[in-house]
Amino acid sequence: MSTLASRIERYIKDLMAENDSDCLELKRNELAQIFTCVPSQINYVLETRFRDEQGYHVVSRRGAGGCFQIIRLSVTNDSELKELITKISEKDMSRQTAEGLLNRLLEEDFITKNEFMLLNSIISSEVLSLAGDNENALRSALMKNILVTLLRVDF
Amino acid sequence: MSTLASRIERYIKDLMAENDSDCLELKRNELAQIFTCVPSQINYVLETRFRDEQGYHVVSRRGAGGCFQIIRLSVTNDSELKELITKISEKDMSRQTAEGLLNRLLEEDFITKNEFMLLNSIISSEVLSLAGDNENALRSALMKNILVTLLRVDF
DNA sequence: AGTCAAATAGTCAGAAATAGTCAATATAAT
DNA sequence: ATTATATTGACTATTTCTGACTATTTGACT
Repeated sequence: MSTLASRIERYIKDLMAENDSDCLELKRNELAQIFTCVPSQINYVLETRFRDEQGYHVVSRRGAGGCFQIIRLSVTNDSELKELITKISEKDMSRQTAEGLLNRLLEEDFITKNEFMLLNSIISSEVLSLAGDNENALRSALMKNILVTLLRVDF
Repeated sequence: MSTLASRIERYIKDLMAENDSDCLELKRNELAQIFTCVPSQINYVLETRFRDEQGYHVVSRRGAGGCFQIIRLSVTNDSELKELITKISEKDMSRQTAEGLLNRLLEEDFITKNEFMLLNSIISSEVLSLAGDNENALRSALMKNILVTLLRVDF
């Protein structure tokens, strides 16, 4: 049971362990070359093995000099938050629900008062309606980003 | 992450830090020579990293003896923040410009590192593209909300 | 003062260098 | 045999970099 995808997964996780870092930066094309496969195979690995719910977060930049980063999320933190991330991923979120969630984060001391106010100015803002029909999907995606950031080890 | 553009950006910012001055005068062609690139690359760097909204202002003179100056704008008090808000309100904002502004707010201690990470996870996120053609207008509006909140609240 | 050459800087379209998406196909597991 | 997982490649998206062309300023020479 050693598929290409699994070997790439192992390679990346070993690299993180070696560096003893919570953040690893790689180039898609280079990785693909190392494993003699198509670049999109790397995306497959990231999508199936490094999802937020699995404790990793991936960000990337295209263009010349582009690359992607894999960030390890904290495991010592509240598992309730992780559950939330999974739930949030599934559906849209109304303004009221988002406000409620932010309030809860404040009450449970996951965020400070100031952070709450800043985030609230965004999440419960009228301007999200610039996204038209996607307003609630956008709000949900933004809330997920917030939770993921709270789970970052270096937060 | 070390593109030519980033290295030139760093070079300029280091120079400013060294001189401990808020104003730096450079020659486009000389800079281009130092980095062995075409002169227009310098314009690219200025346009993407030293915009007014990012806390820098560039002024230039053509002709023999021409050069350009980079002036570091201060965003250290409320009235300057207000000015920024006005400017921002007028136009759309790219992801990179927004990141630059957040960086500046962090540098000037308007926001903490954690606040920076939270806001950055939102403002520079892919998901804003859910707003379609309005992505940059949305980003601009959100940045405005953030600044207004910073003003309103006793941080 | 007027003209022209030289020395700057600016603009913009497109090439180059990345990464992402999606659907078709192949392989493995049940 | 059917379903789940893995692999590939064609097409798309984004960011950076380059070069040809344009604009402005100065200075020297009528």
